[in-house]
Amino acid sequence: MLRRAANAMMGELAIRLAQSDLRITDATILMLVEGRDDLTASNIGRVLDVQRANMVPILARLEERGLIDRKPLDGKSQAVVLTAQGGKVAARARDTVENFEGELLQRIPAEHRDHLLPALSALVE
Amino acid sequence: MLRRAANAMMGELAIRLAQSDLRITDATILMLVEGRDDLTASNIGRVLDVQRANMVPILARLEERGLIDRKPLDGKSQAVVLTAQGGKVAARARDTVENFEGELLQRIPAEHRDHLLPALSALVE
DNA sequence: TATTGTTATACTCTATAACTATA
DNA sequence: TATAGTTATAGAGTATAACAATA
Repeated sequence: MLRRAANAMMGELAIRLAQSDLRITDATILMLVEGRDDLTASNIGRVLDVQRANMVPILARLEERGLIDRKPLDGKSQAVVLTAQGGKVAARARDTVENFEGELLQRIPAEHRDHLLPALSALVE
Repeated sequence: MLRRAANAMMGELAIRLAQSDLRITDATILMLVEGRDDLTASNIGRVLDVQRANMVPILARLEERGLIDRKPLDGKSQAVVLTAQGGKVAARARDTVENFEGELLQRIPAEHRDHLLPALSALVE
């Protein structure tokens, strides 16, 4: 059920985010760097469970579209930061995701609703 | 959280099933045809959300290992059935999965435990 | 006409190893 | 020594189109 629910929900979310030409990982990255200027590619990869080697094409795509930029932190690290356009897209993505989450919670009978997140959190630890 | 929980749990389950040389999809198929002799490859694919074209290599692998066999249903359809050895492996897989599920539920605080499955079920519908 | 089983193929995602340069 | 960024590559998983044969 966990797998099926996650697959079904991610599928639905993917369709909604596709209207902003974003994949789920893209949207997650944009939302993660929103309002920050100190997160490196390796850093983001660790949070999202994506190997840093696999971050390269993902970030390259976002950079090509003018959504993100790089800001040197020192001689070897660089922060991933949103461009002005990236900020707009990130805000729209956040709206999409939060609306979707709200809808999902509404699908759950009231007596179970508040238990889902705590239960899932306990599993992840 | 839904995605992270599902990924983390499927990862753990994959490690345990690997000790029986099974992937999650393999185990799911074996458990699905356990005690039945009327499920075709297309049939299983629809249940598991796997295109029938992609069922071919999966079933071929299980057949090579002597875990499943084919039983003609009519001139064009054939049922996937367990061999004697397949029955043993299926039973072990079921044990592994059920033990794991029990452990997962134990990780959830008692007050949330009984709400997870109903909440997930509501999401899938 | 629709479905089964199959082949072939392409695309995405992921994992690993290796390399350079810097901390 | 460890880490950042990158390249190259291999393996899964998945999606699509097409075909012959049968329902």
